[in-house]
Amino acid sequence: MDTIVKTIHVGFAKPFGCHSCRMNKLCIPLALGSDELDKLDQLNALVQRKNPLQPRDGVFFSGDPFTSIYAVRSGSIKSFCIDTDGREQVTGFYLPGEIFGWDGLANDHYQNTAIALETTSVCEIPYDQLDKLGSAIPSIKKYVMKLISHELNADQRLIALLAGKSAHQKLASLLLSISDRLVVQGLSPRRLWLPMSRGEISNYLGMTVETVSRALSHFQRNNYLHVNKKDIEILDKQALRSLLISSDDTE
Amino acid sequence: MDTIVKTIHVGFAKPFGCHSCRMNKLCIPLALGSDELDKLDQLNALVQRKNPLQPRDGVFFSGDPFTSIYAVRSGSIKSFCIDTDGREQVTGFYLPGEIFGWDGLANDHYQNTAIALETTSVCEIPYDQLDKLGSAIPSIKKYVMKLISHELNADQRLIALLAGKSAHQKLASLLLSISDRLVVQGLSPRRLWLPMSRGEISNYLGMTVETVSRALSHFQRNNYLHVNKKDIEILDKQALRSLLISSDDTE
DNA sequence: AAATCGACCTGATATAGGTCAACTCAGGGT
DNA sequence: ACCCTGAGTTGACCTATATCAGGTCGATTT
Repeated sequence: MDTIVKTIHVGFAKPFGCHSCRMNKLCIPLALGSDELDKLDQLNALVQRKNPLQPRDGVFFSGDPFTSIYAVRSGSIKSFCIDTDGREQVTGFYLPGEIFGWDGLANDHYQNTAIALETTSVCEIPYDQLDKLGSAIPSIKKYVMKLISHELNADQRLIALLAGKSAHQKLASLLLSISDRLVVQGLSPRRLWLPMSRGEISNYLGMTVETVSRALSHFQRNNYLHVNKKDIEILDKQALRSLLISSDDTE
Repeated sequence: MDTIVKTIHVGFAKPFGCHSCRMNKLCIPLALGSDELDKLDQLNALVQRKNPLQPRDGVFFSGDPFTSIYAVRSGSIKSFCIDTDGREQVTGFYLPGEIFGWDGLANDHYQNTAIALETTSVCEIPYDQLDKLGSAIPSIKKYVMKLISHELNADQRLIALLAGKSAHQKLASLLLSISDRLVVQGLSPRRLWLPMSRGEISNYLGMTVETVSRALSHFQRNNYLHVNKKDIEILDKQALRSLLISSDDTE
């Protein structure tokens, strides 16, 4: 079944390659320099577009052998690990154009599990092939390093958030981060749809669902946001930003 | 050995190269395979041993252009960043044999500042040279990727700690981590000297100095530890471990 | 040796956020 | 139409940890 899907994929022409991908300005091709088309073709050749995933479908699971990194084409992904006491810890949310799966590099097995939050399609990029391409094309190699390092920086931002910020600050920070990432996709920075549940948000931010819910209500009361379930409209971005720069959390 | 002759021949007087380094089983040379000596020589040629650092001396500062990664030879390093509201956030402690500085890769500038916690010596490994060596020797390249990815995993462990654990659990986890890392160095897992202050511990773990202090006292009262300032003796490692696996924090 | 200083510890009190419980609401299945 | 279930919200209460305010100790200066 799974194999059938695969063979169909390999056999088909690729009508929707990197050339036509909405996300190709965000994804790997950013590394391209002068001889763009040529490189894009090479990339295109190694990227495998996968069947759309349904909500809760997994891309890879903790313990699976590491083979590939993945790019979100549409939809969204959450990654999480199970820590020492069996608790699930969400380690990241990935939106279209973003790349995930690097954590498997350390010991050839994924540490995290990655699942779709909604109907999602991803591109698989086999790591050994990417690596080979990187050896041939320095700009690709450099870009790969930047992608990993970017992930490191994201983790460190999260660490600073978790270690030092109040519940309101954490939530504001997440909302602003998502908003910024929507802008990169060319979407509105004001209207956002949260693909994850309150529970997933609270887990990611190290707090409880109730606190997330109350913080959202609080922001709504203060006209920072309009909240309708997972639909958020940012009414006063400056107010949210100022929560982060001053440690003043009042009002 | 003849290697020393070789390095002298090249023009550098390196009487204490990677060959003789106590940490060479932990550091980059781990990547070495069959033709070890040859590779070690190449590594040795690019590693620059620096003058010993005094406490508080910086290795690199946030904003400096990224040039190199560093290995701790002796002593210890803390890295920290300044977040949006100007607060310092400790992002890592590095012990002998450990490698730091990867965070600069993302945008060619270090995000963190790295300073010595005590009298410390580090080796500088220029990244572009390491990269070249990686291109020539696949096992080196692979090992470099593993090192970065290891850093990613460490950050994710910290995220899980910060997001989900109590003060006692966080502190126990740090102590056990340091203990484990001492073992790797071939030192006793029971006696440990904390090179960082209570304030640095508390900042790293997202809590206050007072809570760190009380937690240490608590562990001492329960005979998990014997605490004498920065000198810690682990009396009941199993008790500390069990704090982490069950969410039961009582007693 | 008196004074100063910084790191650390401890006790009393305050509070942010956790816990528990009740409720609403939107699907989905029968 | 009905119940069920799970997600989200809200309120009342509680507790882990922050905050504030003294302390001790050891090193350094005078």
